[in-house]
Amino acid sequence: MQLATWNVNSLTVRLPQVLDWLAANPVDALVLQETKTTDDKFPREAIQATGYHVSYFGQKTYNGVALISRAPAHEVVKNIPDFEDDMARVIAGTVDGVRVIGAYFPNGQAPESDKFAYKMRWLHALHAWVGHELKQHPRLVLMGDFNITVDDRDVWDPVGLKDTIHCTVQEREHFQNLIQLGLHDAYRLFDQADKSFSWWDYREFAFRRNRGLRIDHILVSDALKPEVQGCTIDKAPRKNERPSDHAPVVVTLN
DNA sequence: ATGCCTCAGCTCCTGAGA
Repeated sequence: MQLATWNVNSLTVRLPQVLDWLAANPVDALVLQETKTTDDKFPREAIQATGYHVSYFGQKTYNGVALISRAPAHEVVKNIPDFEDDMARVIAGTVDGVRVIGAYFPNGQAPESDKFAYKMRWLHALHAWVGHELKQHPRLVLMGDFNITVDDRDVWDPVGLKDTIHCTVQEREHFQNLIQLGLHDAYRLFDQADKSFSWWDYREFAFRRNRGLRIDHILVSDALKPEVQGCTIDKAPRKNERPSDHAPVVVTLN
């Protein structure tokens, strides 16, 4: 079984690339972030025409998430229950007996900002909810654009970017709180090349110079950990003429 | 230099992303 996550930075722009990627990488489930489209404009038929099922939850201009799956998704949940939020950031569903949670974590903009305070509240609510989900669904994957670097290995310039957004102690503590629930960073279960990133700024030829961050993650539960065969970042779509700034991350389970 | 790209939108500038 293969599961993947990809922040597409507008599904309207990236739909052809998503369809191409799925044809070349026929994963069992793919979660998307930053679809940036309302549900009435979501390209449901184009995705279903490929044989995939899809659930989606979007809004105008910002955010928006989707869950594309080979098998139908059951018990679909949109956003964190009991957490008031006017942004579309979470979609969850059970696919082939695996609870798949796709999430677009808040950016946070800058420490001390209102958006950072919102990010902290959101992370707190996510933690409580994922803990509850894990009790009901031991076979669980939490994946998406976390907008958090786990440690300095995930940062192209850890000295220059120390304590800036995505690299703060508070964000990393929230990430570790998720790990403490019984989750594992699938990417780090394997030897990986130094300076492996999942996002590169559009500016300053950042991709070409490999000046990036690893902020897109796949966390697998204790029950799934023994089944993980590999986890990779697919940089190929980032080389497209008109790419998303993020690359897909893929986990393989047996 | 609160910029450099990219995207959306009450679109020819602005806000947001990360």
